[in-house]
Amino acid sequence: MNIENIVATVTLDQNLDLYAMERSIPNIEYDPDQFPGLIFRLEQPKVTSLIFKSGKMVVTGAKSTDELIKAVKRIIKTLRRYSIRILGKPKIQIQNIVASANLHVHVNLDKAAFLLENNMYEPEQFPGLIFRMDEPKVVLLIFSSGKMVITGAKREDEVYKAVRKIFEKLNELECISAVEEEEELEL
Amino acid sequence: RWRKWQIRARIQSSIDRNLAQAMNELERIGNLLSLPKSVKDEAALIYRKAVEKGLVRGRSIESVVAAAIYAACRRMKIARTLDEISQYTKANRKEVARCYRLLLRELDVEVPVSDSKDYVTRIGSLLRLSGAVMKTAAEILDKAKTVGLTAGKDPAGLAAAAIYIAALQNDDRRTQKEIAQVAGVTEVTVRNRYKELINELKIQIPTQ
DNA sequence: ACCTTACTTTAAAAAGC
DNA sequence: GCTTTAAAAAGTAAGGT
Repeated sequence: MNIENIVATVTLDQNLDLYAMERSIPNIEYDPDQFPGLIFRLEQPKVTSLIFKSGKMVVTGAKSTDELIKAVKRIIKTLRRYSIRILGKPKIQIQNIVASANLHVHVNLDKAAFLLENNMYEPEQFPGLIFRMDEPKVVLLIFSSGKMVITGAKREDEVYKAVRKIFEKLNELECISAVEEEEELEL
Repeated sequence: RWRKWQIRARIQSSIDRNLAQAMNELERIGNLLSLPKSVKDEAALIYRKAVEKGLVRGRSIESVVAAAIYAACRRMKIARTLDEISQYTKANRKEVARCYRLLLRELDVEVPVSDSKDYVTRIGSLLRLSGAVMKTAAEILDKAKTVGLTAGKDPAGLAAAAIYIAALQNDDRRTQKEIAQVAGVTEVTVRNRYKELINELKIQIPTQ
């Protein structure tokens, strides 16, 4: 299982002058006609932040909570370096976690589409089966290869729980078959 | 009371007006697609349910009608792609697909998983293929499904490749290009599915 | 025929139209 | 509802060589 992306909101209790920031900080995108947020890209950790005049921000691209916290600290440090006044400490809230997983089995999607509740399987539109799980409340994109995408979780344990649960469910419904796998190279 | 009756009457008349307009659209698109009356009736039934549940609010009547037609085609096993249907509307495929998903989620309309064999019938009639070719193609697709080769793949592309092979085997050679065109997929897709089918199913292709 | 790039689907927040 | 951002899965598409 691998976390691929974390979306979080950061609250700074103060207003920001986005026009002033655009003038003083290099490599920033700001086009209020197109989108009200200012786009700031941090290279290390590689995340992208949308900064709003209310002092709220959205940070995307982090692959772990540690990375997310480090990124937020560096973003604020960068803003201060360009003499943007930042008071108080930021409040970080994880809004969505996107993860991928591999069950290492072959999944019979036709059978799963017939037996699972709350699913959608439309191969002319998308190759994966879309399953909306109630508890934890996440959405899984399940592929015949046994690989999947889990999204909508707010905590990491929800992802683990969802993967365990879908495996058991597919197993009970006999939608799974073993697949001889040439072992993959780890990086 | 009088007030309540008045409100209900107003809602009813707005539903009636919406339905009248939708039925015109349904008739127009249905005829352009040469759909049998049974499919148009089924689509009308689905659309009526959608209006009664208020699903058309904030959406164009046309795109919901198109989505209802697509759902009806699927239920009646009449193969039509979303592209074929949406080409006669101002809405694009993405918008019609969005409405279709909404119908699936909000109405209790059962739509079976699309079957590539339905596309064999469609492609076969457009290319005037013999029953023997279509029968062979259907057999290839059954085998492919058993082996698990079809999951996640576009049924139109699978059907196109199966027909290409079946035509060759029945001595009625058709080009990948003409098959791809009527199937609504690219030649590359037909070729990819074709290779996979002959390799995995160990199909022998008549020489040349 | 290959390769690269890009689009389809899912979730979630921000502020404004 | 739309706009913007990131990321994965697998299939399909389009353009270039």
